[in-house]
Amino acid sequence: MIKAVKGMNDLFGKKAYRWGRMEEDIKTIVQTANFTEFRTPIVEEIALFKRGVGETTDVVQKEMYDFLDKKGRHIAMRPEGTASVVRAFIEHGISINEPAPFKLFYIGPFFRYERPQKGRYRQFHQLGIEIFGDDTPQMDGEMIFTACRVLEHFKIDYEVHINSIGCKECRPVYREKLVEYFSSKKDKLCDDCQKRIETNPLRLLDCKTCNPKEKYQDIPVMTDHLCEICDDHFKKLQKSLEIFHVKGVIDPFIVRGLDYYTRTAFEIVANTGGSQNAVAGGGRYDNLVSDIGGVDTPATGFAMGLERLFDLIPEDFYQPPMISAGYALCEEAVDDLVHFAKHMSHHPVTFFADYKPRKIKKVLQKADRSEISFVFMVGENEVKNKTVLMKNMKTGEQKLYGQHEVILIVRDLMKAEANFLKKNF
RNA sequence: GUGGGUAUAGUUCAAUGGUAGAGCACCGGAUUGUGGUUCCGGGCGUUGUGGGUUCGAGUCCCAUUACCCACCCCA
Repeated sequence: MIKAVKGMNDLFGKKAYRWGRMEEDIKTIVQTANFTEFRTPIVEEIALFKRGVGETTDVVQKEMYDFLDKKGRHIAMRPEGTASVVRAFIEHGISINEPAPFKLFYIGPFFRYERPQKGRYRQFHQLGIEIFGDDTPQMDGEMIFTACRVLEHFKIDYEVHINSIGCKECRPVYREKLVEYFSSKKDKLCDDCQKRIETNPLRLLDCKTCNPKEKYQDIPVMTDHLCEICDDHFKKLQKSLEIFHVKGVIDPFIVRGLDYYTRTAFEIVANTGGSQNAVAGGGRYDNLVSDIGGVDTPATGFAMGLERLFDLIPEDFYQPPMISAGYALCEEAVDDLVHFAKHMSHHPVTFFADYKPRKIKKVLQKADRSEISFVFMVGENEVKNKTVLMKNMKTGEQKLYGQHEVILIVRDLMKAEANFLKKNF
């Protein structure tokens, strides 16, 4: 039997309904903050991710879903969104054509070739926002605040960790300090970290094997080594977060796994029940646009894992939709039901017809199990009198309408729906 | 890439090495047009796949694949 590809999931039924509602709510929230939707292709030249995400990162080195196309082009399924968006931003001259700041969001599937586990799949989904052309710390604050707004909407318990990882000027100085510090302790580090001293010493900080945070109290931290400009930026960011009422803790051990970050770096963790508890993460990337060949443009943004977010939303956060259905109680009623279905189709109510004639008992049993709210039935009597019988499955109330009184029916249904559907806005 | 666990009906699970079963779901019925309850009827599934041990394997051994959980890393 053919099954879904490893780490890729089907979505249907109630879960698909809740997922769709979740995406709608997310879009509404970010759109009210003037982020506009941005769609890029699922695949890109692999070179984009190598340059954008960083040649030495795990994402590029071992988690890329890549292949050669029929012309031998080396293509990769996007492992994250920022690189693609930056590519499009440059390609379409958006920095020249659009007034800054340019605020956008994307929502869609991403791919990483990893071993699946709870909260991590080979095809996963992210919400991302990016802001181009603004270097203010307050915009970083709004960016983080926007992530919080989404989580607040879904009543999620979370914690914001923020850090500054400096800029081109001060980070190399700090990096040297770190290398110096850990070189004396080299024999106490794990194999990976011994290599990291050479390749990416910052990553030593969040290694869970060596756990330097716990072992050594005197590790030099970036926040003590920021240059004047970065320090000022970081202080103003904290001030703005206070004003936004974002309860963040400063965590100098936040190091992002992607190479492009400068200054602001943050992560939001939540209690997922599993170990994959980082629900969102991001920061500032002032050098990425120019690194990929665009004009020097400051930028900031985050990505949020939708599978992880989804798992945090209570199952009853969304009420199921109100559905109405029509049934024929005898062969002679089928044509009348077809007419009725045709009339109902002109109105914005969820209605479907089941044309197979059934005994009334079966109809109600079926409707009950399908969680249908209103049942419309046409039988011998209804055909004779040109009527249709409506039954409210919740209250048991019944009402007889003329088959052409669809306007009246729809009005009653919509009235019921207003009480029935708990809107979250 | 590295560990650990699991694999039997659509689904959830049983079956001291000796003929593969149950609940739920699904379909039909219990005399006439009213649901959630009850009762009755309806199941041959290559026991994930391939080998091996044995008179005999769902059960023991080996391999393989898939899923789940964790590590690494990330959202």
